[in-house]
Amino acid sequence: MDVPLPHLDRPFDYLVPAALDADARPGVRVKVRFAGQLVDGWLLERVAESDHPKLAYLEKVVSPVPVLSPEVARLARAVADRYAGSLADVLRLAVPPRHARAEKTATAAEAAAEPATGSEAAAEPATAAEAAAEPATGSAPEPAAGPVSGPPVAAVDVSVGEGADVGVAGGAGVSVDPRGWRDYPAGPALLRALAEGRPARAVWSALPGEDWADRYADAVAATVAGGRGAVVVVADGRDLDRLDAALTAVLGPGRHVRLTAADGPARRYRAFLAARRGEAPVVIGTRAAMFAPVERLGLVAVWDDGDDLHAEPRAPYPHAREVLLTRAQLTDAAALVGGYARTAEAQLLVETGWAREVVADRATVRARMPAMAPTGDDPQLARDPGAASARLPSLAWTTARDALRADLPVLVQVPRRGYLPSVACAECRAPARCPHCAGPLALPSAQGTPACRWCGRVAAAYACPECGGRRLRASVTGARRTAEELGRAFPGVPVRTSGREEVLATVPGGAGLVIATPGAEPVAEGGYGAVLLLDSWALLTRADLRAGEEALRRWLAGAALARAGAAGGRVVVVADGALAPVQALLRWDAAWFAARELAERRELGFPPAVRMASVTGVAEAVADLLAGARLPDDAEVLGPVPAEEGRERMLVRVPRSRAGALAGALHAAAGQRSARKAAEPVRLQVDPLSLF
DNA sequence: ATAATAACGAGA
DNA sequence: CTCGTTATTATC
Repeated sequence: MDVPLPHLDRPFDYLVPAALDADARPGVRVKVRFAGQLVDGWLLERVAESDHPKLAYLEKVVSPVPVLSPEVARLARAVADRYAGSLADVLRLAVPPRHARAEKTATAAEAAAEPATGSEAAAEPATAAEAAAEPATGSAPEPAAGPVSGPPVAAVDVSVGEGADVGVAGGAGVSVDPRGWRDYPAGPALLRALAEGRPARAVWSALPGEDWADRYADAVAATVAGGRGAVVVVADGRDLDRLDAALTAVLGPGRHVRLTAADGPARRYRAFLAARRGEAPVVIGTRAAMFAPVERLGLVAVWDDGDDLHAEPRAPYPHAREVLLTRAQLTDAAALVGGYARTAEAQLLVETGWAREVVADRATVRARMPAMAPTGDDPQLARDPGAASARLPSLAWTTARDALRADLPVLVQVPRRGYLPSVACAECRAPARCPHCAGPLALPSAQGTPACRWCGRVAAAYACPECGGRRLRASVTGARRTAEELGRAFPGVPVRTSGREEVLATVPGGAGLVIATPGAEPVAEGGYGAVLLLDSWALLTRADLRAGEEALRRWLAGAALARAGAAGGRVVVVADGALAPVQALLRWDAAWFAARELAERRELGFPPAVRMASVTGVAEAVADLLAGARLPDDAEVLGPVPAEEGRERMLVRVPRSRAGALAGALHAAAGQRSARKAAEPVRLQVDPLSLF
């Protein structure tokens, strides 16, 4: 039933009139009379009889195309259960809005080829179950009950030696070339498992300079060679284009479809239908593709799972990584979670034994790494005229200068505009400059103390050098402005910017400055000679559980584009080298940092070591819901924590083993409220991305 | 929203 | 105890 009310989150039975018998197949959209009005619904199952005494008739089959596959229906139920949401909400995310014209053009070909089966069906009392789906036992990828325990399901061996050959199990003589996966000791075995159709689960830490899209294409190709399909989810359109190109190169055209809302409703629906019909074995896309129908699913993969674009902003707020892992578990598909960085969640998969890590050995990492250096306090600054005019710490400036002299491109990673407001004098509007290095001052938050964006020093007692004013106001400095300033410091060098408005995919190999915001860094032909990471302080001082993880993720993504140290690649991070995320960057050791991060979250009782849910709404509504919820015994209710104006937010924390019970209790409590028509809305979020 | 159903209270 | 009215609850 396509109504989001939690108390109606269950199947309803309807009679199928004879005229609709042929079309009324599981997976079609239907219209039914419900509580007097016509509502949309999904036909989930045809059954012979119903417990319900008086059934109404199905009103209409909206379209005979069974857009909802049984596998996706099951997945959607599991996702709804995991996130304390309704099936209808998940299905809205899983099946794109119907586009009649797209459907028509796609069906025309089929209709010509295969005449419709003239069904002679009678008015049997066959019933259409309207949202059948067993109350799925346990939401899937709970890797284990406790923090660390054995694998619940045999985690398939991706880390045993490479040895031998293929053609043992299901792969029937399929041989795959591991190509770049040879750089990782467990890589070839992973590809072999994929080709043989075994449900290997891997957490992959990509080497610096790695062409991740090529590696994903290899993994997908191995899966396809083994006769199975794959779903790959990436964070944004740029990553999607890159993967698209890599897949076309490896698989040839027509073997995969891309599914992304950015392509517009018609194209999106056409792509969806193509996938549903099994016209291509592979679907790639941004997060909505996590639900894409694929036949004989053999692999689910997500790249850069730390990117917050993987979190769906609509109820019930599922995360692509979690949905895909649930899916892998439900369908016995392999799973690949990869990135230059590693999230605490991925680390948990490794530590519980649910997945195996696929990492290169230290010698290989060292050989591929650019030369890394932190620069914080910089006594050289004042004495170096070049640096002073560039308003950069001198190490950053000399590193950039040297790379440009060697005719190599330089990447400068700066904060997103608006992400961090710069400040100016409230009296005379002169931009506030760091008294020490003349970098721009910025405010981490409305009440925070301004600090320098380049050297990180806090400017507590700022006085405007122009007018002596002591009050500051926020202004905005974007990448473009930064580009102008840096361009002046290196006259004659071409400057390009890549950010929100315009994202560059690639830049040529010669000398040039590239100013990019995190996530928009173009790939340079041959790699960058230097990468400067300037927004360290802004990233690290954010009051967020994931601040360190996020900073490292962005740095690694930028640094991964540099040439290897032996080929002249250098990275300068303007941050204190003693900080853990900086350490992890300098050593290129995302696994170390993730383990540390996870250990810390265990200690503090934060996700993913525990399961958290948040309840947001006006105070009475939140209290009402929590009062009505039969929470697990060991649940802790925390808060309130700040929320939007007039709202309050409470957190509920349970051990991971109680995750299912928590979601169930909250969903049931929301059901009670909606049943008695409580007016004030309450938002439930399981695993909310930010906790404070 | 609307219909069934349960709960309730007044009068037989 | 029954009927009529009103709150409650389910909605195939």
